[in-house]
Amino acid sequence: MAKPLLICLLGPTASGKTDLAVSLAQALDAELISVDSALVYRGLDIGSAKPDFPHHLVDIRDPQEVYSAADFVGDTSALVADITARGKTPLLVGGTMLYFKAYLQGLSEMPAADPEIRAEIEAEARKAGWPRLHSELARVDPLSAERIHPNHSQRIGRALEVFRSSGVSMSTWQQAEPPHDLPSKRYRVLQLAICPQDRGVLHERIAKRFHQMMAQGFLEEVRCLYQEYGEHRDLPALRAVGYRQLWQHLSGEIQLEEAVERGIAATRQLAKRQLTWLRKWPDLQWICTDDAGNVVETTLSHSRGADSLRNPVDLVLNYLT
RNA sequence: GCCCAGAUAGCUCAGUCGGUAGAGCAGGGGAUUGAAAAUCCCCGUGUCGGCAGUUCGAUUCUGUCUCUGGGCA
Repeated sequence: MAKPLLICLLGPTASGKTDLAVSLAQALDAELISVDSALVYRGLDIGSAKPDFPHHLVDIRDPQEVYSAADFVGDTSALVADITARGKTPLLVGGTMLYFKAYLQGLSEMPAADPEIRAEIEAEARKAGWPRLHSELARVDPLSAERIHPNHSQRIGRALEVFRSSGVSMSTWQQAEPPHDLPSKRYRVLQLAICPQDRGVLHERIAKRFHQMMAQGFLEEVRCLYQEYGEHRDLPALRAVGYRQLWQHLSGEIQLEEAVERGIAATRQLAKRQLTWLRKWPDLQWICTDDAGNVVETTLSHSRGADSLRNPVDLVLNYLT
């Protein structure tokens, strides 16, 4: 029996992923799984461009709760098995590339985050500085230390955390085989990327969408979060692009106009980082679009002439049938 | 109209006691294994407003013009 189809749709923020995914889901009777670290949070709606169409893994956490790549891999594995068992096609769509990578390429078994050890390491870093902790890491886990820059707080902290909580270095954990089968073993995986060909077009879409969000009440949404969680500045959900800048405005640090400008810039920077992942992504089929959202270039092979397949939806459906 | 202060990177500005200049932000590239919309690394030639003068040499000094603030009429 042929392996069931599993579609992944990746792309930078504001690239038109969601529209394409919803159309494909309707045409293929597929179920959508969101691959997005911000959409998991309840209360982050306008600023996260939360879709109206149902997606799995949306609104599954409160803003002060953490959600990790490992949580995502577990949740998604179970969902994909369930969806295919019901005879439907899973379609993973989103812009959190680490989640995609963790799911598609596997995550090594190793201890989960430990808030106490993490706090302890952060306290040490405040006193001695991260380079000092980096040299400590070099003693217990030279391989990881070599890969991690001495200023890279998060990754040094995580590597030390893994060693302190298990007594085994992170690089040792990573050398073991991933504990579960990779999706490519059970499914026929199609990986699609969509993005405007011209960076300037993406930048325009980002600015336009941010202003639309403001018109839809983004500031009010952040004000609600601010009123409810104003005390904790370390709210996981508050790291999200746009939310952080509007929060700074509400706490009196910056003018609204500046918050909007910074929010748009932060979104552009996010898109740039997402594209850095995609440029070296293996087995990726590209759908490049113009400013009207039409396909201008693609690596997807199709039977009819490219002229008749300007619409990304038609292009993908043509490829699949 | 007169007086004063400015005019330097896409933006905000620093600086050059005369030897053609550098920060922050923006932008570009890269990294990425339980925080990832996070976090971290690398990348700075631009008629130094125009023209003329002094000088071996002017973005820097002088004159003049233009523009932008502010003040006085």
